[in-house]
Amino acid sequence: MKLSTRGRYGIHTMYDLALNGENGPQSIKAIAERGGMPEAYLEQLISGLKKAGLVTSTRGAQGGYMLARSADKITVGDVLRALEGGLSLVECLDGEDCCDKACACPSRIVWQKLRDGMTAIVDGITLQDMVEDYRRMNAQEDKTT
Amino acid sequence: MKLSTRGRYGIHTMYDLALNGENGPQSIKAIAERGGMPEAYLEQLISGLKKAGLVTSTRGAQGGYMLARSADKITVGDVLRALEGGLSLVECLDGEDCCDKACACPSRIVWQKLRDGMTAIVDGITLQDMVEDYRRMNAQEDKTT
DNA sequence: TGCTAACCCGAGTGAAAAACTCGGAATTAA
DNA sequence: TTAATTCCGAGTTTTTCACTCGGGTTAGCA
Repeated sequence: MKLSTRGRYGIHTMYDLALNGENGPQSIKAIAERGGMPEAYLEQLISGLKKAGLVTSTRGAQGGYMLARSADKITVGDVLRALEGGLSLVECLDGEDCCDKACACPSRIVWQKLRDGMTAIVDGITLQDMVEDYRRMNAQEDKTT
Repeated sequence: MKLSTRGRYGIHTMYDLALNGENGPQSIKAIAERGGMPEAYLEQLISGLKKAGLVTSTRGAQGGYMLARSADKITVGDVLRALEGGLSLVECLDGEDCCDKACACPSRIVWQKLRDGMTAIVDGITLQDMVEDYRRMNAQEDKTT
């Protein structure tokens, strides 16, 4: 039950865009370098973010990516859903075909509660929140040291 | 970000024991058959549940497994932790070694919130709850049909 | 105009993890 | 004593993940 790199890289990328987006479109190369992520792979992931309508791109030289809307209008949930393919921990909640095996329906209730809880959490955190949380954390540290 | 079969089979198995445990120890064969799970594989998983102290076993003919304590004292979280190896969605929350890459710390806060939320949910559901929820569901259906 | 920096896209690959099997030893009720 | 059952470690197969590669398109800029 671990998050794949898709989710992690994705969040990191979006966070990067939230920070650096003011300075014009950011190239894959720049994002990958800052985040220590493999360039060619990141390209794939960003393509997913674009399909989901979370980022926009401008092609050609000096091109790159920017957030499709302001950072306080994009939630962590948006990003994870785009890259991880849904937040439910079991298949049988995605489609409507209930399974015949071990996932028979007493467990189903459990998975539903989990999914709903997780959804509420990640949809309650925007990129903007992340930026502010982090700033606050650093401010805290500056005081104590 | 899907649950592995370990978690699913595990929950199903424990639920089975909560239901059928009154009739003496349940053999792997019986549990596997009822749940449509591969017998040899289930053996492995139950061994994990035993190590975690969630079930007890009696060997020899007529042997099998029973819950180690009453169903209202075992949570879904206990089972998932035993079989999935922790509930955190990223490595860097398990050990103390913060990563150097894409999981740099702005994201960390997000994963912590998620883990804590998930933990609260699964620790709030006991096997007893599952049994009762399911009974209630069936009762509901009987009325409407 | 042409060069180069970038996005775009689909297919391919290697390693690792997940899911499951197998064989044999130890235990115990009947 | 036999058959049912747990116990245990090692092996195998399948699937997914993480990532690469090559070639195409677009557009700024000299």
